[in-house]
Amino acid sequence: MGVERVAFSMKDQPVPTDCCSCPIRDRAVCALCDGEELSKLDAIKSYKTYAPGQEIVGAGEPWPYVASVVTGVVKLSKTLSDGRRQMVGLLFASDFLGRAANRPDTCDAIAATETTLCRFRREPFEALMKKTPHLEQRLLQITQDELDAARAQMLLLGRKTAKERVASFLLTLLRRSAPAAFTGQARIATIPLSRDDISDYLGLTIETVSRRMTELKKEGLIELVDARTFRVLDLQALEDAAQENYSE
Amino acid sequence: MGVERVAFSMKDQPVPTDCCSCPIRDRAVCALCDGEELSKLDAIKSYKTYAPGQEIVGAGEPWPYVASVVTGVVKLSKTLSDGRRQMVGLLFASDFLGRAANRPDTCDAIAATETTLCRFRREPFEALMKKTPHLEQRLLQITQDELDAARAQMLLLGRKTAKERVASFLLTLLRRSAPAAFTGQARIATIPLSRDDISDYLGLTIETVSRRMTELKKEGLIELVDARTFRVLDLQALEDAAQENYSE
DNA sequence: CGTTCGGTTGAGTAGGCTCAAGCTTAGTGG
DNA sequence: CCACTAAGCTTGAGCCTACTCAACCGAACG
Repeated sequence: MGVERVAFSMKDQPVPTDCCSCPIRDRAVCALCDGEELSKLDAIKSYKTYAPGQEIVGAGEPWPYVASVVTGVVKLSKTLSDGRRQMVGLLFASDFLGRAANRPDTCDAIAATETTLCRFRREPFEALMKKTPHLEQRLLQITQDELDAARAQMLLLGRKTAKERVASFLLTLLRRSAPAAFTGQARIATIPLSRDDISDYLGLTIETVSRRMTELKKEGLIELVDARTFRVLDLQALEDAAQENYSE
Repeated sequence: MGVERVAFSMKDQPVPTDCCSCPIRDRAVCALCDGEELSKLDAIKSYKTYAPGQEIVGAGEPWPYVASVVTGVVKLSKTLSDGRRQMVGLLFASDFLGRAANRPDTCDAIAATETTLCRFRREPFEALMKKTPHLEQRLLQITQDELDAARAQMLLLGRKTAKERVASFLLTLLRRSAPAAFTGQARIATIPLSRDDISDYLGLTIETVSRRMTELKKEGLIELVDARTFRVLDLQALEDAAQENYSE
């Protein structure tokens, strides 16, 4: 898995990025901020890169930051005392990590891929938020979007079959990690999660994920380039299989 | 079902409540507002009472309001094209209904019990929110709390057994609809939902809900006063059965 | 060449679903 | 006052989907 490279990327050194050239400038929590507000944020921010599998913050632990995901994918999961796990959120570039309120989150946050965060120290961030409606407005939008996503996932977890869940997951990936591919011809995307992670996300076991993935392949809806890359061959059929054709 | 009484309560006449004597004044979206802000809200608000089972707003429909639940319980549910339903939220007194952004919600909102809403016209509410940080702050807190609740429910739907789901549900009711009963001696609460609604909420069938409820009764954890009222006989055992003992 | 890890495939099991019948309660009308 | 009905709930029997346990495969690595 390239331990050497991983160790290197874990170094806690600032990534040379300023806000103007930031890839998530238009969508992150700072999206509505003007130049002056940005410079105040700049004063309390720091970048940090995490290796795949590295814990960002554990459930219930205090964390003196909030953060935007700049690149990479972050898993949010909950665990029962006997070890059963359920992923309750999957954060992509521009998504926000951490509660503004001081209440500790009851989720683990773990980097799924190599991930760079733009972290803000919590206390000054909260103080700044009170004085900066732009910041609060955008955070409210982001939180509402996450609530929508959580509710869509509740429908999946409560009512969809294994095959529908896997198909839905692939569509989510296509939309979120490669928006261009969704409408374009390519319709190819990488899966930023292991089978283990996928089963945590979908409320299934790795065996069931594997079986249903193979089934979608055999039916000609998708092609598995390798275990971590897929191409959609029949988008309409995949949407049907996912029960995500909101035509009616 | 008392159709006569229902028809009466459905009349669209203002409930004689002013903000000062409002039962949810300290927790609703207006909780942080001062007197002047309240009077601005007062100018755009109207009360409306819904009968049990009455639709407040359908999935995807536009709704020219946002609202606080004053009394009663509101179900938020999603439906697949073949009829499978999943409840994705259960709103009690002081909870907030409707997105501040104009994006239509993809959930039905249906009154579970007789419910009174304090509605604000959407457009002036949004305008007011931009000028009133108190409003936006409180709405952010409320939205984050709902996101937490949604994530807890995702763990339930993805990983808990039927018995654990039912036990968790009863504990939620105890906490949310009768907070006093949770710590006090009574530990008795009414169930504001039919078995059908409960099964929608827990991602189960009504038969499974009924069976597991009976099981909890036979094991002496709860007593069913009637189908809509229960008393907790062994709180510790119920928390264990729900896998909600966060001791470790 | 052996080991390990992530993924796939196979056989058998079990928990929740389906279909069906029975029970309880409230409301209705003779 | 007592059938009769209807709706909500409970109970029972059998089935099916996803889980468990186990073996196997292939690539990466030492």
